[in-house]
Amino acid sequence: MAEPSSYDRAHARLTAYMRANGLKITRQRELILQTFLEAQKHLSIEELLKLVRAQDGGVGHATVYRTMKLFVQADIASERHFTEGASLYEAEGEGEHDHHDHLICRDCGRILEFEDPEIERLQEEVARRLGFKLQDHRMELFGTCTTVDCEHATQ
Amino acid sequence: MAEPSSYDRAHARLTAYMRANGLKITRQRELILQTFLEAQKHLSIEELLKLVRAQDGGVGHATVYRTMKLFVQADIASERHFTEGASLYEAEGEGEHDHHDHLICRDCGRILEFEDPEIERLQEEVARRLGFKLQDHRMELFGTCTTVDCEHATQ
DNA sequence: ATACTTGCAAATGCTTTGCAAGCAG
DNA sequence: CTGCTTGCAAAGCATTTGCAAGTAT
Repeated sequence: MAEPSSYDRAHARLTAYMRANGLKITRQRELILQTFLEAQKHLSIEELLKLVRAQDGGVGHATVYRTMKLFVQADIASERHFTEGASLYEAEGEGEHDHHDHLICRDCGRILEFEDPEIERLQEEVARRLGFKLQDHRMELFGTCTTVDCEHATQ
Repeated sequence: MAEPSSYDRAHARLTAYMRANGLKITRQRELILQTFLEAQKHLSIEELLKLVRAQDGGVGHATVYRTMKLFVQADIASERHFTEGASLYEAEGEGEHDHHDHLICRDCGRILEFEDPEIERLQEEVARRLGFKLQDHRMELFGTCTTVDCEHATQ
């Protein structure tokens, strides 16, 4: 059996969400979905808009804003706020256990993802100790990466 | 020997910073410092402005914005972005080891601070494993607190 | 056909900045 | 006195929204 591509999966998720909520699949939404997934990195609305307009110059920025909010609702994307200013969007993975945190290079902007079950366990423990019922968390590590092309990469 | 109050300490820090940078101590800056420290909680510019204006109705909002940025530079306050929208400012503590993270109640808005050396150690380890030199981090836990007055508190 | 969507422009919310008048050192 | 500060208003950003025209179902 053929493996569904990440586009196929996301598209299926979108279709289901649309159907369930009486929404429509439009040319713009298809284009934005495809462009977003192809980029395979964290994108700001501005960057995404530029890529989308390379295919269809008539797309308005409000449409990209609205569509990305929709993708977040449909669990196709998630919104991140690593720095002040513009939000970044990243593609959502599969299962229940796709939670991850981020490591961000202050020199070159590279963003790495990681998971650490031991840290998560300790977070639960801290929350319990302080009388909280933990729902979720946000953790970002900032530093500098030592890759050869650091300083040169745009992201 | 008498214990210096947190106001005294902060004021000394401010004076030193001012002198070192050729800046001036004004009536507004004194008032904002005192008001900020007395509140003893995370404050938005808007909340702080309201408190300040209760003492001196003529203070402009730009002054509060500018002054809080100054306090951050002088290491008297730090700026946090727990949610989208307005930033919150919190008073900075003493020594080198006053780093802490936050636990935020989604029901009542309460903000608790905590430190966990073990988590910090694991963060260092993750960074090293991924080839990063860690500078700092941000970690916020979100959940619900089980205090009796939760849901009723404004913060 | 119906009602959701789009693109535009205008509005929003938070924050910053230009400027003339005021004040600290 | 010098030049840092203030308050006001206007500008700046990222994002949202109202609306008339367009389009998916």
